[in-house]
Amino acid sequence: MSDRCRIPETTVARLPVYLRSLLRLAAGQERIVSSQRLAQLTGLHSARVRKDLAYVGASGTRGVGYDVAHLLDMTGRELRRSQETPVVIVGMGQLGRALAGYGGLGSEGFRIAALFDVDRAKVGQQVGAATVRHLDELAATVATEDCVIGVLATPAAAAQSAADALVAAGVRAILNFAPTSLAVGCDVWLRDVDVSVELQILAHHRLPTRPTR
Amino acid sequence: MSDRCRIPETTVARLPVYLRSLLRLAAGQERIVSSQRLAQLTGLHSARVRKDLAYVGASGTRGVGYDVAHLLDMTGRELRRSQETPVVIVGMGQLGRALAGYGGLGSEGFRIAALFDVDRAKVGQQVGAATVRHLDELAATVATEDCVIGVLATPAAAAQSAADALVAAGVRAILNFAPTSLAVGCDVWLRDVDVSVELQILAHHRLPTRPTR
DNA sequence: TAATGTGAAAGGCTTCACAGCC
DNA sequence: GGCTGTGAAGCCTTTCACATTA
Repeated sequence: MSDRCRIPETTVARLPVYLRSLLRLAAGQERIVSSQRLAQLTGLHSARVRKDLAYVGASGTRGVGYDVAHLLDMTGRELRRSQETPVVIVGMGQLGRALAGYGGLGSEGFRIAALFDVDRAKVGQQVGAATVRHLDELAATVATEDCVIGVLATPAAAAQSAADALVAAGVRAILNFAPTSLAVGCDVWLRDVDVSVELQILAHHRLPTRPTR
Repeated sequence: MSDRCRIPETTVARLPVYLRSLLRLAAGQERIVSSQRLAQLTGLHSARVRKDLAYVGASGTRGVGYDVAHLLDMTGRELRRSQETPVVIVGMGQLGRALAGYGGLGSEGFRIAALFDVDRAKVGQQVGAATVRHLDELAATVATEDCVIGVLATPAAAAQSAADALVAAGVRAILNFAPTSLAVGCDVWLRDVDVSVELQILAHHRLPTRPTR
């Protein structure tokens, strides 16, 4: 399939999941994998796997399967995995600190370039490998480090203005952990992660409720 | 719309988002809201909002809008908000501790019923308002507290067996923070949250990459 | 007049099914 | 025989557009 065609967002969202499984296969010395097996590992349908892999330009061998290293190369390339991606985190509450200290990011090709908060009491503190700076320094840092991704971990009330600051500074993608819906321009990619929202969705699926009292 | 009809999963996933906006409107003393305004607050289309609200049995007044308190009642009911939902967390690493200490859950109708880990060194530690117990006690606790939701915050390698333990104990819904794809029966609801996955998705959207080297 | 409620159209995603190839 | 690659069918979701009603 041509490199020129646009990859659907649904496919993009599954690529990191394939990548995870592929890394495990590679770690287990498995060199060949079928769409069937990859489907089983990821909980998807095998036809879906084949279509997704075609989108990233990967090709397999009929009757055999796909080369694991080749798939790692193609999916990793699509996810810009070869270049280290600098990330800034805004909001140094409990969640922000946990994210700043999360070791998983480094191994996945991300680097925490800087941490920010508006609370002067927190500015200067060391969290993980970085020092907390004041939000006023955001624009300068984003420019210097060429950050395109910002993580929002502020309280809900501060999230929109922090998002605006990130966008004004040049960030083009925001991962929002604040429990609020953000308004951003359509040229900014936004993804939301909210633990309460996830739990509420699951709570809806509780078995038919016993009568309340 | 009849109570009997099944609400699509996509609609269920948006209900918590409406709920958030409705709580803010109510806090601001706004008693009436149009689908247009709710759409603006949530970043959705107004027709979508009206269809979703119809699914939960809410009704508005033509020419006027919806009653905020009524919407809060209907969406909250659908999300089982009136009953406190006990939740257990498995895995007391950095993320598990952050989740255990996250105050937002209590205000949303959830209660952390118990914390678990397999590491004997962590068992007995106090984290937030709860004491860490050994995973062996999971089944007994889930039964006693009638927990239907489990949160997984273990390392990837331990996640599947922990998930199996949760399901065996009677948990019917799992929120998985471990960076791995879990296999669970189709009678168990599963949602995944992975920071690395989210960042990788955003990384894909970086502007056309400058040539590498 | 202003906004709901909802069929119908449009668009997108998933699954099927099978030709093609190793 | 087995697995990829992909058109076609089916399903689901979103959006449009407008009749309807306070």
